[in-house]
Amino acid sequence: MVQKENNFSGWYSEILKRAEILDVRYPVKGVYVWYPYGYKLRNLVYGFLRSLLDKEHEEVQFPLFIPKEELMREKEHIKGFEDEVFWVTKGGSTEMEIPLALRPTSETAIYPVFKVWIRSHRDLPLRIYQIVNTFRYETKHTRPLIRLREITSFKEAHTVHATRADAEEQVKKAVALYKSFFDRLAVPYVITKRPAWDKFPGADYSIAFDALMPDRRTMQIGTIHLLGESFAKTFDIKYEDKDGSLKFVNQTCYGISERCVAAVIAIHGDDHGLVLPPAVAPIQVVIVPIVFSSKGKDKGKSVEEACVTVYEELKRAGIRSFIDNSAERPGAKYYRWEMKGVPLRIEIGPRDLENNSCEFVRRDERDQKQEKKRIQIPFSDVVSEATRRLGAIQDSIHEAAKDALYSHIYIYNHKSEENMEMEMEMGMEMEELKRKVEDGTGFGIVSVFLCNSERCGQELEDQLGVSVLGEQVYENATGAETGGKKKNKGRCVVCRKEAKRAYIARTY
RNA sequence: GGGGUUGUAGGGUAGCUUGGUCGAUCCUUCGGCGUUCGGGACGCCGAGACCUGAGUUCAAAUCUCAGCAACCCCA
Repeated sequence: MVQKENNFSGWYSEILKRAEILDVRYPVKGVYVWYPYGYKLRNLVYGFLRSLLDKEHEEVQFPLFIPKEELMREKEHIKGFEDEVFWVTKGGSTEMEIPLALRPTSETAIYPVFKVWIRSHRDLPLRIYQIVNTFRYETKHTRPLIRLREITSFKEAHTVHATRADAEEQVKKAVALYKSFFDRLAVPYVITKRPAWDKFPGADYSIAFDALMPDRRTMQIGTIHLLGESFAKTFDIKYEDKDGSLKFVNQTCYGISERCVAAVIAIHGDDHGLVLPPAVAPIQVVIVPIVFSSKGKDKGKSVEEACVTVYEELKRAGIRSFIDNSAERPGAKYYRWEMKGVPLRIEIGPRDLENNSCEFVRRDERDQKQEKKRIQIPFSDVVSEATRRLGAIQDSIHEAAKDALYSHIYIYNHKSEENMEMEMEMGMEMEELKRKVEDGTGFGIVSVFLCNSERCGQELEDQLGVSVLGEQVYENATGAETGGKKKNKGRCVVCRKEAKRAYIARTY
């Protein structure tokens, strides 16, 4: 097994294969095959996302094809996507009169239909979502689950409101929804408002969730866009208000892709394989019978019976469990299920039967000799103890992941007001910032003062080889930060004008 | 966007510089049989590969070109 610490990208591709998440051997660039185990994980993750959305949204499905004219209607929008659209231009051997785009995202598929659906203020708010595949002709390096030509699991929600205030309210709700989603995955995040030059094409503004990957780059794992009236104007989506006047609707949209699965894998996994949060682990408890033993084969049958009893009890309690009855030796089984990230293992052998107990082993714990701690649990307490420990594992890996994020956020402050001019003259700030964002310094995300201008943003991006994530919003999302005492007023590190704080990081 | 490296059984590799010894190495995997079994068991038997296409040549895994694919670095 490749080590995670120094070779994340090697570790990542190896684990996808060995834990049977994705098969990368499909002979087309940027598209991959979900293995059964990986797909179960995906379905549990998306099942939870669905349950969150279903409270206030309705699931729909729109077509994959988008006619050329519709896709081209929103000028700013298409400018953001035109280089990465796949086109269907032939039906059989006949050239098509109207080329069809494979959706890169579905605004232009959905909004012409919204125009038909929405007539009165009574039709609002309208909130729908779909989980579909989308296509982007990526020319740079594709990466499984992270940069794909076919995104297989794009959850996109689209909402329509009477007023801008309602739409902004929806943005807040979406942020709250995404928070509960990523909290459940035990994936910590920073939430920022993307700089104006980096917003979703056609949006008024974009809010983004970023996670910190083990190589100290951030990965965008969710976005929320306030579209305002721009698409409404393009697609002529109007409603009749109470007073009889016709008004343009206000819209939002927000999306999450299988990058959320990549984040779970990358953030929690270790050198022994996956570590899955119990909430989404396809198998939460694996039971390993120690069937044959020096103590005699006659015990074999009662061991099996004990395993089945435990399994039935766990199952009745709603815990996803599995008995590994295969012919392999116990050690081989331990390695396999550790690779697959099963949170809790229960071993039952003849020795345990004599004590009327079994042994629990947590996936997320290992002592200093890298050996697993075994805990004796009486048969009578199996369900309650398993439930309790699964909860503890969920919390514990979440805390560990939060620590990993917070300890890699560096709050940069000007040394002092007096010396600031001089420091800037000498380029000292840039030098220090460079060190902070580079590999090996221990920091991934740096908070600096940066003004809103695109020029300063680009300048900083070019000099440091980073991206500007944007101003942190919904502050409570990330809790405590380390790395320095935070001043809230300062001057832009590039142009020295008054500026707010912004996060910068190297990104995926 | 620019540059580089690579492609040999399901996975990982040797062979390529200097074309012929390749009827292609080793590990793993897979199938059969037997002995085993509290942290990756062992023995025996068997299965499985030169990315695709064109070219050079008496002869190509090996050299050339193109395509496809993967990885890495820079912007």
